[in-house]
Amino acid sequence: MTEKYDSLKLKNQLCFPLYACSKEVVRRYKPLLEEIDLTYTQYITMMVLWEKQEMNVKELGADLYLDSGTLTPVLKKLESKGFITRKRSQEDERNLIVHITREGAALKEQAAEIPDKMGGCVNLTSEEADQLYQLLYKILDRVTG
Amino acid sequence: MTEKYDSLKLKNQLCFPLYACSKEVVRRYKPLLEEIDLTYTQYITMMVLWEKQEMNVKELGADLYLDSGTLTPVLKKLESKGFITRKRSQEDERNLIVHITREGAALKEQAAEIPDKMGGCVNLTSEEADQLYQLLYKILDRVTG
DNA sequence: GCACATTAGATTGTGTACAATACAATCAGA
DNA sequence: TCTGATTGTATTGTACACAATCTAATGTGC
Repeated sequence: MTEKYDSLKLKNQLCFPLYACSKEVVRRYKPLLEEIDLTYTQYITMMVLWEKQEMNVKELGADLYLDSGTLTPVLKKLESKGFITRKRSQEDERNLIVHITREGAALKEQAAEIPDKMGGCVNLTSEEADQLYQLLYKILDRVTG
Repeated sequence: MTEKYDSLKLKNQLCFPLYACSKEVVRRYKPLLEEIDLTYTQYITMMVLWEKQEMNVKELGADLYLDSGTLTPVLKKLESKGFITRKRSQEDERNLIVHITREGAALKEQAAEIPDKMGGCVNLTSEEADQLYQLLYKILDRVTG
């Protein structure tokens, strides 16, 4: 009973639940992130900088799958909040070095409880979560490779 | 060797690949959708209307996980392109009835090949795709329930 | 050295997302 | 039947996303 237009039904699409799920999960983060004055995009940016205190915009963009058009205003915002500094590199003035500040680093302490709080709101077993993780990265590797 | 801040690493997050994957997949749609003059949001809106020619904004929003703040400009755009009409209901003037036009319905023909073209760009087996689908809807059911 | 290509960020323009608010239409209870 | 609550959509304000373009700095071949 397969019809010509079956693949155009929302229910038969893989991209739609991916899109909807991403939005809904990000929305769940919002109240938790408000407590530390970060948006979701600012949060993942800080996550990268908590691991590596200093990077340029291009490296950040590669890690986050974001371009300068998105990152520039995000980084300016984080700078205005005092969580990072932005400075041109001495060796190559084209590079803008993003460096985490003491306040930015201190934020990690408060952020540490967020992943746990969020984990509870996704009703997957750890096996399912792992499966999902593997599948998503399999797509990401292909799509961006 | 688990450390206090491990869960804050981007690599250990489930939300991040979800977010990144969604964006990258939507981006892959862009060139295909441009051929029929639709954005991704407009495309999923049309998908709903290809199945059910007439609905109000609230029903559309429930299907698409979008609110009126997002849908209103999208629907006005689709109207200006001639793919839908927007009319207040006679019975209850609060309801805005979105109806697909002949041009909008005709677009389905051209859109029919898009899912196939996209399927090839995600390198999952049909079993994996099905697994992913199930996992995403399991989260969606919980998150929105 | 110098023209030309390349590179890294910033800017611009369009289009979402969504919380909060506004507002008109309808409903519901005393 | 009046009044206050509810409902459905629109508007406003903030924050992304990303393509396209711009600009300044650097690299390169000759």
